[in-house]
Amino acid sequence: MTNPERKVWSQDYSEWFHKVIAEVPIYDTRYPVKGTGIWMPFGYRIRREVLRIIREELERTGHEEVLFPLLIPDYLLGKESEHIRNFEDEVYWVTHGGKTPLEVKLALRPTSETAMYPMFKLWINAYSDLPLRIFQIVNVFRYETKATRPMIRVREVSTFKEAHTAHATREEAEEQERIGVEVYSKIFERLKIPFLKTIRPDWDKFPGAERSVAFDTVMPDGRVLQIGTVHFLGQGFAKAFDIKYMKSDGNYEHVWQTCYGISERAIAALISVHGDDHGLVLPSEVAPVQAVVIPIVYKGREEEVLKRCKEVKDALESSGLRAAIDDRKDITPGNKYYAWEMKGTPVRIEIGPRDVDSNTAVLVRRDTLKKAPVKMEGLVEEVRKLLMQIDEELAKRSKEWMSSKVRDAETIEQAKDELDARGGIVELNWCGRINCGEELEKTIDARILGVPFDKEGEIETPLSGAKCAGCSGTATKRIRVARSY
RNA sequence: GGGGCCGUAGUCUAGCUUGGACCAGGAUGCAAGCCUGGGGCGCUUGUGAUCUCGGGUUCAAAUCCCGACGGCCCCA
Repeated sequence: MTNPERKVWSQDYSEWFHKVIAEVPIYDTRYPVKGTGIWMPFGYRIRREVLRIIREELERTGHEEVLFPLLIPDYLLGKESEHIRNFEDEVYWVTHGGKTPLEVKLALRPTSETAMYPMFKLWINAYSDLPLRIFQIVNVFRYETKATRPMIRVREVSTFKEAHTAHATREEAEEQERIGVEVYSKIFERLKIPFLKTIRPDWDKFPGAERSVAFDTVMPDGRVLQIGTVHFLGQGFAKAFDIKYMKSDGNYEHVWQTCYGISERAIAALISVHGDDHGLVLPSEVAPVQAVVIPIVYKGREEEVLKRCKEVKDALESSGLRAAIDDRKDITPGNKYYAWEMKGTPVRIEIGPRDVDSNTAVLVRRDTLKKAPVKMEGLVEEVRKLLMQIDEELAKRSKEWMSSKVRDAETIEQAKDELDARGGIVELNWCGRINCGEELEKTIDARILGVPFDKEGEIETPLSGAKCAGCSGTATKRIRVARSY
């Protein structure tokens, strides 16, 4: 069998996603609190590998992991006015200790700026305390009023990686912003998730930030999912929380800050971007099982086949690969194929009496389902080679998929037609006026994602002589428009 | 913020409009056995639902009404 279809995957993505997370199983949505879910063992292992990558890339670039409390007193949460204005309608409050009303209400963190920055004030005194780079991986709570969706819009974000940095100068903080963007790029590249970096428009920035750079990917149904953000905070929070350091001349200055976050949405994207109608397809780095051995057992030859399978599994493991053997007796091989394909296992190794006789095994790759016989000698090397090929193919395939979903448009009618037909992201010229932007969003029935952040170090793309697709005025920016989650 | 749809075994679903012959039918799953075994085989038997919860109408409620909780959609 070859060429697994992507029919359900693309035509009924929502159903596909629910089915996959339930059947693998990855995430159980049946817990009776709206917008929450349970990470099941196999899903948890995927999550753990993803977090390993995130930790590696952050630690490699000088970020240290910490852990802050879940509870934030109301007077801290309200300190930065713009920040609180945007969050106050979706905060969960702890108002009682037992039956006693609390004098100070406590919020379940919707994000941790207001928990961390009072401590930054205590930790940062002098130039020598900077830069400060920390991160934590925690759960955060947001009382979402829109319909929730497993992993994509939840009330308890169970996997929220937030990094926070403080610097002596604007330049250093801006440099950190670039580093944050690079770190995230590296993380998504390792996950083989294609993305576009976009500077969000002013009205869609992180509350309290000067600038927000977002990572967006395109889901199978053509809708855009934001999978990560990097924020340049300027001195807004530093002033609100009075975070100052003493300069060499003895004067004090407020620090310059950045923060950036990734949530389990990245895992939702990982699952969605690579999958097909047989279920998950995982890059080798995050696959809980990288190669599974399936014995093809015939009566009278069970033992020699199983023995060979065991040898292969041991050889794979001792070379550092995550391997498993499926020696369940009560189900047929075909059944096992489907089960391990659903789990996204990159390589399957079939070994039956024929293979024992000829000293071979059959390798099957998950992405294409193509089978190939290999000799026992050098089998481990062949598996490794195949894993690399699969990873390359996944990166290539997902990138091509994404590029096919990003197109140019001259007019808003054209933009609307493109989004109606294929979804994805449309780029067009814009004058930069907010009124025009609102009108444009309404007409196209889509969101302005913002301006590209794709060219090295370039913050906005200036235009000359071009016309705004919305009002025909002079265009000043190239913007991306999409229907998003 | 406004409007709408939905909730039946682990999962998907029939039944609801027109209340009664439904102590709720099917598929899938799960368990046992036989048969098989290089792509979900087949057969037999078994298992599993106080019809989301609470209240109301009625001689009678899965079915009608109200509320809560949960799931989903559309508009702003």
